[in-house]
Order: sequence, then structure tokens, then C-alpha cells
Amino acid sequence: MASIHDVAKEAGVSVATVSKVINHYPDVSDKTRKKVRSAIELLRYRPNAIARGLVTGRSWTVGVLINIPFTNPYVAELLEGIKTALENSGYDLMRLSARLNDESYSFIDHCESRNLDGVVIFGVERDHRIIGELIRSDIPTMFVDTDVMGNRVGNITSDNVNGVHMAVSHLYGLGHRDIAYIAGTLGHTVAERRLQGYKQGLADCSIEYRDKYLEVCDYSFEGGMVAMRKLLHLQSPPTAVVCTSDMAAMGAIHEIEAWGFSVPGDVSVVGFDNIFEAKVFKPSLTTVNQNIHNIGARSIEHLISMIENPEYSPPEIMEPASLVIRQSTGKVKVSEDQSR
Amino acid sequence: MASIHDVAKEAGVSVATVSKVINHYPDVSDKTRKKVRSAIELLRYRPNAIARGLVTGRSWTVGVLINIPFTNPYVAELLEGIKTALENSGYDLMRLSARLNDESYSFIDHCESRNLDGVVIFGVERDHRIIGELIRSDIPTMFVDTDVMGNRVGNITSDNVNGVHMAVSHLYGLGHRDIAYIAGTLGHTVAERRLQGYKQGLADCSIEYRDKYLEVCDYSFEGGMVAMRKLLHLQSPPTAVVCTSDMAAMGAIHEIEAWGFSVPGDVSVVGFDNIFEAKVFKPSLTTVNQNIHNIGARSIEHLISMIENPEYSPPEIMEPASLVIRQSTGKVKVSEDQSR
DNA sequence: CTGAAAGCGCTTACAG
DNA sequence: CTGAAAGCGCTTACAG
Repeated sequence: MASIHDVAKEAGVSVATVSKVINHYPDVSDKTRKKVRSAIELLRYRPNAIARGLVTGRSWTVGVLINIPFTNPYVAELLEGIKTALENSGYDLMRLSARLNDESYSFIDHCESRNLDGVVIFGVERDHRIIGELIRSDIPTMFVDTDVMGNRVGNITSDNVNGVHMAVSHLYGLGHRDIAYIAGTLGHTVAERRLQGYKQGLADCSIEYRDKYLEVCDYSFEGGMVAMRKLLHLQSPPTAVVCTSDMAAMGAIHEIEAWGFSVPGDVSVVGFDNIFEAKVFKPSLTTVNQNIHNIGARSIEHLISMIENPEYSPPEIMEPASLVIRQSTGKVKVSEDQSR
Repeated sequence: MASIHDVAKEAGVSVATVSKVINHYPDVSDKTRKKVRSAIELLRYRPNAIARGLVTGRSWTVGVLINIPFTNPYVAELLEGIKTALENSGYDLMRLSARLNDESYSFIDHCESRNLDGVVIFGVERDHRIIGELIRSDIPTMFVDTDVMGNRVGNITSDNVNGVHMAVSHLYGLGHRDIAYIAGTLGHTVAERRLQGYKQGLADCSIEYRDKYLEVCDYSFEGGMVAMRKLLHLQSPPTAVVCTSDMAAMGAIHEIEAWGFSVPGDVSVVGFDNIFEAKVFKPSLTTVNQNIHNIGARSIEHLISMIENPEYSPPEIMEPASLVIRQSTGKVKVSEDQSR
């Protein structure tokens, strides 16, 4: 490809002048500008982003570290939101192949070596060392679903506490008192917040929290199945269960039906996320809606603001959550033996 | 961050020597090597990938152009396969924000300006101008699901013809003679191939091809619904329908049930892809299995081979497809009026 | 308004 | 085995 030197020679000016017209400096005469423009046209010249980045320190690239499979519908939708916000912004997206378990690996070095202008992080445990590193660094960063703040670090998440709280209230309103919770892997902010929402929900309904009604899973379908299995093995299984994700909820329902029970006839189930599948699954899922696409898009908008304006103070954003009621929840079944 | 100069000064050698130990040149004495190593350690030095790329012409970055939403489960799984193959390869992945509809936009320039070592392309129409540009360029390229070949251009796909062919044969074996096909947007290789499989399948079963039994959709759930609606409006609706994607198949089933019919009681439906949801949907989907993860991973493996070895001849790969029989297909219903 | 020169952080012949 | 020098393709003071 043609370089800036070729253009300069073609136009009969210096490379400095070419650089100035490329970068829209005002102090270039119209005549010169025209000559340069047509030379650029003629040679189909495009500035080399790499070389430019080396001297300006800007790469027009934002990195993304997502430590969860892309096949997870939440991740897919998040990425789609990120992609949308990036379109026409001039920035491209780089997915970092981070070696998180390798002690000698430094995420910061990785970013700096790539000259990244900023990064968005999702799915890294709250106490992983790279979080501290990121806070100390001056790389503009947005965390999704992890409550980290810093000089150049903001975060965005849904109102997880209230989300689960609404789910519990909904079930209470249907007469349920034995409400279990299938949590996400603890150690992540979201998981903790939702668990908190569960406990507060119970408390506000004057229901005693019972350890046996708490199971943990990895947000997946299989995880939901396994957790549900344990709950069904209980002496007195719950009549309703709130799940930390729609995938887990679908897994739980699958398990319930495998035992010969029905949803919501015997057990009511609530999901979390409101992914596309929640609508299509049978029974369709009552679930907590998160505006995932929006979370992705806004994380990028704020990241770009931070990149382009050093004074921009990193935001801490909580998107509202809402309850979507469908077919997987219903009135509690009046049990034959009124044991409780 | 420390630069190679800092390391050279710290170690008391020249930058050339530091460069040599970084790049594992043999002609460095053990003593010098050690001095340099500890200086690197001390200063936590990491070579700047950008600067290195400027001189070597390598960026250790492969680009991906995916013109279909990430929320499409096929795309998500493809990306996951790509990601897996990239792990520990030293390469990072860049998603290009391509302005495909902008006449003045050049994908090649974009790649060259970013110094990309290679690209994988998915979801671009067969006759889009960038395909020709790519073939003429010397950027190593792998197309997924598009039958393009070139000097530095290979492709990978599933055996689409045979996939649909198997679906048709399966339905024929169940007694179906009125078999419709919901195709993907024509103009893409996959869509054409699968349509070909449909027609061949019919021919091999001595069933006449009828235009009215062909509908086109965009692979989505909604697309499947709309296409199915048209088929149901027909004078004599089909007793079975093969769909170009699982999402479309689920949409079709949704529509069939909305009309008060049952699957497979009244209409049998076959999908394509075998995404996760196909197993979980009710009724679970009979579908053509594609090893999507594998397609993603292999596209990268071959791309890297092409990058690292200019002699490596671009592969043209066809992964086998197989039919997975589940609950959405069944014996044809013997109709009251034996009109046909 | 224009251009010569230094420099971003590296690598690569080449000379010694 | 080691290092001085040129160069990758740009931008940015600075002098004129």
C-alpha cells in the first residue's frame, strides 16, 4: 500500500504537510490541500493505523475480556450491544486471549502492548488480581456486572437486588412460602447481589431463610438441572424456585418434568435475564428482564467518553430490572397434608 | 512502560542485543543473555506489539468479519470455536466494524491499515464486491460457508447438500410426500446448496418439485413463523417441512401450534444446525447436525497455517453433516380424504 | 503556510 | 558475540 512518502512525492510536498491535511489541520493553503487530496485519491492512500498509533499512543481499538463462553445467550447479547455502539465510532473491537490462570501473565501488559485505548471486562471474579491491576492502571475500563470503581474505572449492571426481590414477592403473592433459590457461582458481584435480593425478599415476606433452599450453579442449563435435582431430593421440596439465569431455569424445569412433576402445577420457576429463549421455551418463563443489549451499548458509550475526555468521571450505572410474568409460575398447590 | 532502551541501559548492552535475546537469537553469549533477562525481569519489560508489528509487518492479530448478529446461536458457537483455537496461539482476535454498504469503504484498506495477519469472513453475500477484493489481495483469508477459493483464500463449510438430502429422505421414509422447504436468503452459498439438497432429495424420492412449497426466510424464529404461515395458507398445505435453520424450525413449529395443529401429529418439521436449543425445545427438534464449533476452530487453524507458511495451499473443507432424529418428525397422518 | 528533523519502540542487515 | 545505523509509517514541535 502507498505510504505517506509516496503521497508527498506525488503531490510535491513534504510528508509533514500530507500529515496535516490528513489530520485536518487548518494551516494548509487550499491549493496545497487540493494537490494532496488528489494524490491521496490517485494512490488510494490510507494512513497506517499501526504507525499512527505508535506515535499518538491511540490505537482506536477497545479491548474486551469476556471470561464466559460466547454461546451463553447473555454474552452474545452483550456483545451485540457492544458491537452496535462501536459501529461508526471509528473504533474496532479486540477480544483478548487472556491467560488468566497463568501467574506470569499480566493483563495490563497485554493491553499496553496492544496500545488499547480502553477495555470492557465481564465475568472475572471479584477478587482476581487483574481487577486490582486495572484499578491502579490508567487504562479506561468499564466493568459489566462487577462493582468496581476507580480513577479511570466505571461499571454498569442491572438492579440485581430488586430483580430477585420482585421474583420472590411475585411468588409470595401466589401463595408460595417454600421458595428456593438457585444462585450463580458466588464470588461474582451479580451472584452476591441476587442472593441478597432473595434474602431481602424473604425477609420482607416474613419468610425465614433456610440454607437447604439455597443451591449454587454455573448459570447453565446443566447447572440448573443438577441444582434442581438436589432440591427435589429434599424431605420437603420447595413449591417454587427462583433461578439466577434463564438457562438454569430451563434446566430446572427440565429436571422437574423428568421427575414427573409439572411446571407450574407442582413447582413454579422464575428465571433471570429474559433471553430470547425464555419466550419460546415451554412453559414460557416468568423471568426478570435485563436490558442486556443496552448494557453492552452503554458500557461502550461511557468507555469512549472516558477515552476521549480524561476529565470524564467514570460512571456507576444501575439499569432497572423488571419482572415479566409468563407461564412458569402459578398459584401454589394446596397440598393434601397441611404439614406447614 | 519500560522500553527496549531502558532494558538496554539497565543491562549495559545495546538495544540490538536486547532484541536478540527477546527473539531467541542463538548468537548471544550466556552471560549477556542473563544480564538482559534480569533487566527485563527487573523492569517488567514487555515488547510493544505495535512497534514490533510496524517493522515486521506481523500484528499477531486475525480479523473477523461477521455480518450476522452475535445473538444468532450459530454465530455464537462459531465464535466460540474460533476463540478456542486462538487460545495460546499468541494471536488476538479483532472484530472489524466494516461499513459494507458504504461505497467508499474498502475492507482491504481496513485490514492493511490494521496490519491484520489474516481474516475469517462469514455471512457476506456471494457477490459482494469485497469478496473479489479479498481474492485479489494477498491477505490470508478463510471463508466460512461461502465457496470462494483463491491464491490465499480457502473456505470451510458443512456438507449442506447432503444434510438437507438426508432430511428429505427421512421424511420420505415416514411416508411424507408433500414436503415443503423453508430456505435461507438466496444469494448466500449455504442457502443455494441446501436448496439444491432439497431438490435432489425430492428427485431421488421421485417427488415432483413444486414452487409453492418453497419459502424463503432470514434464518430467524420470526422468519420461520412468517414462512410457515404462508405454507399453511396453501390450498393443500405440506405434511412436512424442512427448515434452513433450527431457529426457523422453532418459529415454524410455533406457528403450526398457533393454528391449532400439532407437531409432529399434523406436520413434521426438520431443522438445520443442531444448536443447543434444538434439544431443549418442545418438541425437541429432528435436525441436521453441523459441527459448528469445529468449523470455527478449524478455520483458524488453517488460517494460521496460511499466515505462517506462504506455501501452504488454501484448503477447501467440507465437514460431514448428520441427521439427528428427535421428536419433531413422525409418520405422515393418513388423511380422511385421500385426495392425493 | 511549509518543511527538516526528531522520535514513537521496535528489528534487521551489516561491520567489526 | 556485539553494536551502530537505517528504517517501518507516521506525528509533532520548531524554525523559517
